[in-house]
Amino acid sequence: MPKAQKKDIEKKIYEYHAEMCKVFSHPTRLEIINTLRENEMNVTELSTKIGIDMGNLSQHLGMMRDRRILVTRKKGNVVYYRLANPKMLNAFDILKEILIEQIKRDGNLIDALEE
Amino acid sequence: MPKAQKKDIEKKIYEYHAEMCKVFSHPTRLEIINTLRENEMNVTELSTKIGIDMGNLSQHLGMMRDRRILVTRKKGNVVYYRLANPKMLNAFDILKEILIEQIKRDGNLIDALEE
DNA sequence: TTAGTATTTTATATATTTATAAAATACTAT
DNA sequence: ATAGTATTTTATAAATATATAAAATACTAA
Repeated sequence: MPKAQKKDIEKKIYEYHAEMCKVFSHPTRLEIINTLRENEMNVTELSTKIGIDMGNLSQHLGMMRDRRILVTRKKGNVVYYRLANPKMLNAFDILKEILIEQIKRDGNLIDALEE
Repeated sequence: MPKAQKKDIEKKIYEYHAEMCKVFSHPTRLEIINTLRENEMNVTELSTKIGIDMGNLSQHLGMMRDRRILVTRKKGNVVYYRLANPKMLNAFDILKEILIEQIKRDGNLIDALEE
């Protein structure tokens, strides 16, 4: 394969990778992932548990489903969401660990982000 | 600790967690992380390697440093960047694996994202 | 000091993401 | 069919992120 083309593909992979990682870049979506850690849950339950209105929640769920991070099951008019791939929790947990270490080591992290 | 206060702290953690994960949500920043996988590199080298102008690169590097994802070492007027915590590569790699699996299993992922 | 190189910062216009509110769809039960 | 519940979609305004270009800073070497 020509070198230039290989580079294009690499760039495309970085784009899709980033697109997937956007799922992790919003607190509500992280809370959704963490809430679905072991059990599936329907939209109304999620809405109550997380404390967010259903319209907004449904937008977040929709973008997570588009990226194949969540999958659904429908029973009657109730839609149940669950994690598509539990491996994701490993990434979630590693990043959270790093964060907790940073906070412990360096309380100023919070200040650095809040300026 | 009162229940309400505990919930506030949890919410705060989700916010910082998301704030950190924003580092992963841009293709250039993923390329920076992957480029610094084993060696540190200075800004001019990174700029050439990734193919991005230095002003923009420096903005990305700055936000990554704010979040303690990268650390720097200065020698003369050259600034070398490296990963603050190699553990991050584990999260990076897990997420990339999930992405590659998805692409293999379901070529339509790309279509779903490109609409 | 002056000139030159490396990096960062700032200003700004554009693009993207988000929350909110309202409307639409999908299904169930009567 | 009608009413009721669950979920999704749409429109829109506000907030945030981004690329670009220009200016500022930091350091080196003559």
